[in-house]
Amino acid sequence: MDNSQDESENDEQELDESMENSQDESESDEQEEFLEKKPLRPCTSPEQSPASFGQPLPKSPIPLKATPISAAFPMPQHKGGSSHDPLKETPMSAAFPMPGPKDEPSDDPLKATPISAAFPTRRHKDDPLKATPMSRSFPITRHEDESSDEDYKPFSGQKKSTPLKTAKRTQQAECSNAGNTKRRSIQRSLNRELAFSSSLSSNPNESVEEVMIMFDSLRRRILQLDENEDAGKRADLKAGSLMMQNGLRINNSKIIGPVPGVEIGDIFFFRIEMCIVGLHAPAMAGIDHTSAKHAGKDEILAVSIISSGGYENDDNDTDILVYTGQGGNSRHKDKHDQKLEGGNLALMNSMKKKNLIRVVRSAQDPFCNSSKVYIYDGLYRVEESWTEKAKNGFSVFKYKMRREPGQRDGISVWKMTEKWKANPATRNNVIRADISSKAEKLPVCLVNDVDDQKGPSYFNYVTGVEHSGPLRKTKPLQSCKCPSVCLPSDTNCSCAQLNSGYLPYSANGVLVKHIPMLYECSSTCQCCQNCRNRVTQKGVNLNFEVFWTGDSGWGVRSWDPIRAGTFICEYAGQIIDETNMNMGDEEDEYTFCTSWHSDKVSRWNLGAELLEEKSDNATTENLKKLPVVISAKRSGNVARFLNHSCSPNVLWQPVQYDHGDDSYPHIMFFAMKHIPPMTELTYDYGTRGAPPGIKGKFPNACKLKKCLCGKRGLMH
DNA sequence: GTAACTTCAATGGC
DNA sequence: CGCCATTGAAGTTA
Repeated sequence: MDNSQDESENDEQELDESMENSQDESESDEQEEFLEKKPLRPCTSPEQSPASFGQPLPKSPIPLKATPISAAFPMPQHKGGSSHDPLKETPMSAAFPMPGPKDEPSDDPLKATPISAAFPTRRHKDDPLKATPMSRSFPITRHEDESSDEDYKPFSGQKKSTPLKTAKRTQQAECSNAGNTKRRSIQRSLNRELAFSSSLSSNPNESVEEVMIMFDSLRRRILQLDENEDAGKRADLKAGSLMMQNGLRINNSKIIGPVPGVEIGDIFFFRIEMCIVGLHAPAMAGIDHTSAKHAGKDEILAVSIISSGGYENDDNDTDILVYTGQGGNSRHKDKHDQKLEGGNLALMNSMKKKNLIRVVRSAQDPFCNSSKVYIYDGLYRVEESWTEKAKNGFSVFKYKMRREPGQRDGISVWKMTEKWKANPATRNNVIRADISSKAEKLPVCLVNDVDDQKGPSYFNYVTGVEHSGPLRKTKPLQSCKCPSVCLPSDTNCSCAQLNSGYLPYSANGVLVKHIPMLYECSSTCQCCQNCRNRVTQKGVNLNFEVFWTGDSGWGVRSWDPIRAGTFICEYAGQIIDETNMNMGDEEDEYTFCTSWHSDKVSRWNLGAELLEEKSDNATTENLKKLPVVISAKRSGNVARFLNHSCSPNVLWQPVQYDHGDDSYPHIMFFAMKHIPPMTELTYDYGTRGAPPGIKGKFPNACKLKKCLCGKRGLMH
């Protein structure tokens, strides 16, 4: 792929001044909730420095009306000449305090902070231990983290001082499984202290990733918690609201041009996700624009649009989009002609001013008929506009938009993969159509777009693990008595009980949380094969290709968009005992051994944990190194081609379903985040970053392949 | 097909 | 004008 010119040639980049919500506020919902929170992340983790997650926006308790956001996000693409940009003299809404979630009494207290309203904002002041956000009680320290990414120690003492009442809390939580769910769903709120102290990275890419991961973690967990009650709807909105109310969002101002940390081709599964990363603010409206309040109506400019798909021209010209204006089509009111106001007016103004507008296109989610995927397709400008009669007889605005040249591929990658999926023969540069020789349900294509390298050396394609010796049956196989399928409401399901009381997958099959050991239903369970607790045992469901990366050997990517939590594949191969390895069986680039999980993996659950009433220490913290070692040298599957990255998009999860020896679980890979089609799949081989003492016997065993870090984006 | 829901900007009252 | 509470507009999701 041609590499995208960075967005540096976009003119008119303009950042508003940051609107500031001083992070504090009356988040006091439930004082005692605070007290009982336990820090969920070990403060001592060597790689996790809270300061490195310093929240970019709310740095100071003082409202930063005058601080340009560019200070927080230095933008290289900001052109010098833009100081004459009219936008600069016409401050947009964001420069002024908006009804932010923070100092905002109007924030409906009932929504998330039921008790807070009863207390004046600063009541914690006299008692810093009472869960006062660091930013408030220690403004100076807080300030420090603006400049330093390393100095986090000042916080750790404070953070540690909170688990005062953990015991009581846990107790309380334990009995809450069935009966208290109602209460929980009403009073749900984040553990704010943690939310604050683990705030976001100053690196835009990382903070976008962080917010996205936290959102979906929250969302999956809320879905899981709410599933057996009536409230089990719209977990996306609930998770989104929590994020918003806690200031866990970024690029919180109207930005014209690229949004830091969001790249062309990035995919989203909910509107609210685009809102919390600042790509497109309105929860519903398709046109996002600057505010008229201070600039005047004639000055409002469109900053981004979402094309829901109905009106796209469907020829192959992915550079042109004909977009329909908004309004006039309400289901609740009489239909009428669209008016030249709001978003429609903004687009019209943008046509005159020729400013860049972000375009998000949508597509059908191939794995879920009822939902959409949103693809950020980069910057466009409005070229023409006209009105025409819609089918219902009323007139609508039309805007012809042209994609700015020189950007990396966006929707065109999507269209390409769709074509390949429909007919794999249309894929060029194929070396072998299916290296699995039909062992997988879907063909695994071998391709080389780079040079004439002909393929990896021979191996036997297998879809599972082969045990070289007998397993110790340390416990009986799980066997639940659920009729038909296991359901979250069935508290008697013994498989759910093994997974700390919950079914580990959502109804659509995504992993809710990373857990030390996941028990799927087994052959002795009475439930059927359609039971949702049988995900990985049913095998791979993605259209993979093994491709030549050029300088990092062979890699794996998918033609499908992959939602966070989706099962990717097993690490197949021959199981070797650790002891065998000592004797001669050399570990090589095709050896998998369990290792310390990267910090990113332990953060994967963070949203779910911040949510929780329960200090769930059955998380990554107690993961032990397992003796299982798998060699995929002679036989294996696509997993043997997964490369390492320090910024991985895949994690591994031990899963049990066919035997009782927990030392030798299946190693199953899941998506850590939403992965656009044609993005290389990588996981963190671990080990190297592990604290001393837990490296195990083979400190380098898993580090034999090259690190891809820093070379993000072969295709994407 | 319909109900339930969100954010944000604008507006009106004080 | 500032502050606030309220309202209307926008469409998505299950």
